[in-house]
Amino acid sequence: MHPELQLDNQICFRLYSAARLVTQAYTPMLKTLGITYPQYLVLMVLWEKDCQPVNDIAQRLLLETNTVTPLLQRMERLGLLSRKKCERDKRQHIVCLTARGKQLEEKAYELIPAGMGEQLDACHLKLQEFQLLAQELDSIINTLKK
Amino acid sequence: MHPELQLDNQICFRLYSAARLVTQAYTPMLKTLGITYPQYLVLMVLWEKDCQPVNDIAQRLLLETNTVTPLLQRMERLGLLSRKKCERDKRQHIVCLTARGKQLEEKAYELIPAGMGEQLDACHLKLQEFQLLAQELDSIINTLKK
DNA sequence: GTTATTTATATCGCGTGCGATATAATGTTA
DNA sequence: TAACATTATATCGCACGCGATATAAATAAC
Repeated sequence: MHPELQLDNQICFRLYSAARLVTQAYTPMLKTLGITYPQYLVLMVLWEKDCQPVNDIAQRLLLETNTVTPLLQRMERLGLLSRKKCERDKRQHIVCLTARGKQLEEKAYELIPAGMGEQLDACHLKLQEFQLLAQELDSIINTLKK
Repeated sequence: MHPELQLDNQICFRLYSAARLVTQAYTPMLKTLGITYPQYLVLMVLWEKDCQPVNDIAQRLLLETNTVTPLLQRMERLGLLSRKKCERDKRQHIVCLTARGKQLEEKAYELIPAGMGEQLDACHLKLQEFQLLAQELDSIINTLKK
């Protein structure tokens, strides 16, 4: 019985569980918008800067293109965005929001910050603790992303 | 442009990314053992206490049984565990480690703590910061698990 | 200028996660 | 005890993630 191999001592299991649970907390609100959490991430990237190549979106989300491509294809089918060949470099596909994709920003703004604020308030973490958490996660992320 | 909807302000995106990256950091070592990360979690649960019903394993991992059942089926096919009907309550399936499943504990002990220690050292977080991180994640997990 | 290499994206296969539903065994209740 | 509700597990469908590989376009090397 090695304490290093106990579930309760695993930072990774905590990250894995917390990520799933927080994503689940988003789900009811995202369902109202008709999207999933990874799709919401893509929208956030495009709300920040519209019309980006697949690769830039993937890098921003720290995902591989073989994850992002099918994600974008599903979102295109949902009418949230369009993908067009770039004239300058015909290898690139430029991804732009449709009117419907843009409109979701306001709906998300009405629903999500309030809804998630409530849930995270219930965690009884102070603002300072959330900032610390963010910093610690950033250390891990910046170290482990190649 | 709502700051609440920016990727860089999302604690959830940090959790999502950190969890994926840390899991990826485990992958080379787990590949040596011939298992995946969720399979490793199941093994840790059973190394701690062998022969548990499906439901107990699922609850320990905060997963639904419809995730755990196929996971256990794959692990049974790999020869890591066996599932037997409980005589007392024939609805329950008791999951026990095979010799092979038990042997993996020593191999994991040789490979994983050292390997992960190295990777997490590179994050330049102090022991105290890791403990704080664990506490903050526990607050979130305990609040959001129903 | 043709060949080789790199880059951008896509396709395939498989293992999760999870909502929805099904099935069988146990418990409860009228 | 027959009808109903609950519990334990399984099945199904779909959306990720990601390793491996394929394809086409651009770039570099010769």
